[in-house]
Amino acid sequence: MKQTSSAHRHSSDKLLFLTDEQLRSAIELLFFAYRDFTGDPDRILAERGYGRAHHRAIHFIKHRPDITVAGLIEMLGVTKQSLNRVLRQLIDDGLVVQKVGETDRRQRLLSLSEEGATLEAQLSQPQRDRLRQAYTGAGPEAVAGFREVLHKIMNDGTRAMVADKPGRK
Amino acid sequence: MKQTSSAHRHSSDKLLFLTDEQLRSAIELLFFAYRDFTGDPDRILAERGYGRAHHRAIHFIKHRPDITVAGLIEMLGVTKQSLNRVLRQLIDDGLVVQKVGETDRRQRLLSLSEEGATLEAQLSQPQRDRLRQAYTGAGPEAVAGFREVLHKIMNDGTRAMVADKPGRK
DNA sequence: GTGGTAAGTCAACAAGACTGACTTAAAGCG
DNA sequence: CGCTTTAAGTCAGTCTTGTTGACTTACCAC
Repeated sequence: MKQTSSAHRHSSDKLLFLTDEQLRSAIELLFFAYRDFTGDPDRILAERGYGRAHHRAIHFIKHRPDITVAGLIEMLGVTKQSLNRVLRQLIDDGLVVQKVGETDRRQRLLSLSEEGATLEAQLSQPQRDRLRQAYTGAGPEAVAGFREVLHKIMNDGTRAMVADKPGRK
Repeated sequence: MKQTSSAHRHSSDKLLFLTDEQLRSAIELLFFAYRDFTGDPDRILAERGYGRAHHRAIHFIKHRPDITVAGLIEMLGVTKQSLNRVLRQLIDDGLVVQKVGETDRRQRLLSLSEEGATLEAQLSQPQRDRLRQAYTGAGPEAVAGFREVLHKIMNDGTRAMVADKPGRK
């Protein structure tokens, strides 16, 4: 039922190597890698009483300064009420600052305070270290493949949200 | 253009592409890809009143039949109490069956009932479809890179948990 | 000036994680 | 044989993060 154990199938047969085994191990690969990847910042966040939701908000505000609340909601894929609780804390704690929109004064443009930027750096550092190590060990070709497959796993609508300069396809 | 000796690029070009930009976009790539990847099964689960935790349990029980409760707890990285609630439901609903261990009768060996296997197939199908499409579009070299980088992102201790036949490093 | 939009809030609820304490049954060991 | 440890299961309480639904305030646009 599930054999097709391609011992040394060569790289060019695109169909044969898509065994159930291969596909299933990819599911686990994503699960474990994602879990470990988020584990380090989770620990730092827990010390300050924050959770992963805070990290996500901080990340996107950092890298898309002056994003609107609606924009952030769309990026994160959560409801206004869900974001609000987290955002409220970050604003009250002085990590995120709001600015009234220039062209549309209903908007609240979000950015990090200096303190917020400090926390962002602390949170992303273990992730950047982890990626740098993985990238360096795997080499440029592998990295290109990694990025390309992740791109293709996403929904079409999501793809545009990644801040990414695709050097090639 | 593409020589297969990707493993021996050395430090010169390895440093250049590890910009903050590259590393940051990888963080987002993982976030968005993981979110979309789990989105399809999440919708199916919601219809039956289950959540992602049920899916994870079902996945590992499917692919590691006769796993013990302690084994499953270790794979998932959750506490006994957290797993118990989910497992209790699955057993009560007849999707998971328990069997007393042969060598150690304290153990409860877990496996899927026929109905459980049916649900597992329904849940993993959209994920397999998604992966098959991404893999086919990206090509074998990209897939190898994807897998290698994910492997290297994981903690050392985690790596052994992936049911994976690494064709190469 | 009316209708729609951006943001914010209140309330209630659920999933899924946690800690801590405790029981039961079986294994392992001296 | 007893004592201790281990595997599983449970009860109770807490926390984070998500959800719906209803509603307000301020502002934009026609």
